[in-house]
Amino acid sequence: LASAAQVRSTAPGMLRNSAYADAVVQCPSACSSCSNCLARELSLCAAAKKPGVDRDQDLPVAWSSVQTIPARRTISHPSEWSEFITIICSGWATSSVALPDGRRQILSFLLPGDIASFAGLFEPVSGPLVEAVTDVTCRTFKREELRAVLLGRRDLLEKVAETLIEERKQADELAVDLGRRTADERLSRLILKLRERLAKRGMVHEETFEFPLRQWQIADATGLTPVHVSKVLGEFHRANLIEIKDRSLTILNPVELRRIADRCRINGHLSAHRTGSANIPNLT
Amino acid sequence: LASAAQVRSTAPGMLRNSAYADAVVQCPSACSSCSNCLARELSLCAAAKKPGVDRDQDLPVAWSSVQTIPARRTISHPSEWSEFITIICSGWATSSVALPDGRRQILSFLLPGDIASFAGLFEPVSGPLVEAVTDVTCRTFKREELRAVLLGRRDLLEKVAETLIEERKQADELAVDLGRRTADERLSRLILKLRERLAKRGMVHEETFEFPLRQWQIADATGLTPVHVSKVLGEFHRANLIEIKDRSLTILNPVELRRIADRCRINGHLSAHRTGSANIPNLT
DNA sequence: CGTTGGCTTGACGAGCTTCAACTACCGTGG
DNA sequence: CCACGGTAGTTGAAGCTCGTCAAGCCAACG
Repeated sequence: LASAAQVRSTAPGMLRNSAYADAVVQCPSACSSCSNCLARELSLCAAAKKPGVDRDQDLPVAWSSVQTIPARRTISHPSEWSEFITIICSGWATSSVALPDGRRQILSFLLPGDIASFAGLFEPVSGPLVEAVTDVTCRTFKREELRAVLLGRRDLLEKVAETLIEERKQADELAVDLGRRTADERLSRLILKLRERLAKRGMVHEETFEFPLRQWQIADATGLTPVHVSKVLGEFHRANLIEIKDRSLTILNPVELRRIADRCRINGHLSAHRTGSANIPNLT
Repeated sequence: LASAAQVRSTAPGMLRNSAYADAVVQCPSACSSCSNCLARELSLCAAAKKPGVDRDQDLPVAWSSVQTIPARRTISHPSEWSEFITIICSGWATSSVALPDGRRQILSFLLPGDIASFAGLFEPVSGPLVEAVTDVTCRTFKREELRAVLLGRRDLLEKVAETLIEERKQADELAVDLGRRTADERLSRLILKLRERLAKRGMVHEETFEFPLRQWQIADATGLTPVHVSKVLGEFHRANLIEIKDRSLTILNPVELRRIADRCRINGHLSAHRTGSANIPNLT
């Protein structure tokens, strides 16, 4: 019953409780980061025309609506095969996979301008679970229409391919982090990566930015437990590397944090068991 | 010096030691799995026309050559920004990322018909490191030409997008494996996944298939150490789940192996710390 | 004012790594 | 022919990282 209610509550037209904006292609004024938004890149966002580009006709995307999702609610569920593609306008969300026994892995944090589950555009894959971290406003496009538009225009299509490849690169980096890096490295890298992404959106001021994540969400993103996240973050704090207060994070010592993130164990025992084999063959 | 030699030795036209086939678009007879090959899907492979499709003109891909790479040699290196896209025709290869201190993560095993670093098609990213596991024969296409052809034909383009998305899904699954699964699960899943992929190529007979991987390669793919891989694989063997002999693997007990791969710790403590928060909000 | 969610801390233990020793299996070269 | 070195794999002992469990604190909230 619970899951059925979940699915239903996010289907457009079925919303009981959300602030449903007018169904016109128009950027909500709250959307401060349209400059980075994929919708803008793709010229889908009528309110945010690209300055350099002088196409007078807007793209023929008929159906698009803005809606608001409260914090911690499901935005899209893998079991529902939605006919909509969602773009985050404001707020944070997570894209995750849940195993039947409760373990879960967050694949990425979605920030304003990010698209939720681009994969859904082409294949009827059962996508990841998307959940709101904070209150989220987002725009939905009809999948078939968006797909038709994107496939029809070559410049947009290249943009799509680039986005797809960028996402893949991020996924690969995540795999390296989870497979081969320690807890300290994972956490410092997570913080620095979020800083970079937020900086691109102009959301970092003097090394301080909003940080609405709960520690169990950080744990799910880094493959650790909430307890261990607390301990490592506590160490970071005691070492005056970072400060977390009132849901915002300040990087006090960027240099040292970076050093931890990129640490190479100089006397690296890890490499010992294969250094020989990796280099020699190509010399013959 | 060593790495410079590496890079050079794989650049087409610079090969000193490989069996360089004629530079005609023609599938080498050794390529037993063209039926699964992306080149065939994309109608690039002149020797393997799709049965249902009756296009008489072949695609205008001018430059394509077949070459042979000995086992354990580098096929493409991230530091070289190659102007070629490679497709594996026969043999196994790895796609991996190496950290400066020697740690390394294998992102995927490339089997016959797989493309090496599709990402290179669009963005000048520094791709992953591709290395031959066994002797490998592969075909290379000129990047710019391939790109032009693919972007120009809508049906091919959709195929490309689908491939990109499938790859991404694999990357996500890898992240879940590395972040949230135990050694037993990772190893059993790796074996089963390889079985599936090989089965699609008709390379599995009575649950037996070629398995040329060294244990340190398995370790790099699963985020473990070679020592631990040996121990777990030893357990699998002692439990009569699998048998590895002469570089080929037999799954003796597929049911039990599958059970390990999908194990859900029934009394799942892992889920305790968040079951409450995950479900309740959407009921309000 | 109790409850709930979030965070911290400490004790303990499991899972995996590290190190080392030993076997086996090549292909090479004396 | 055997010695030799390099690669693979196995096994056991010790140790570290991180997970598990439990207790307690605090703030928000009904």
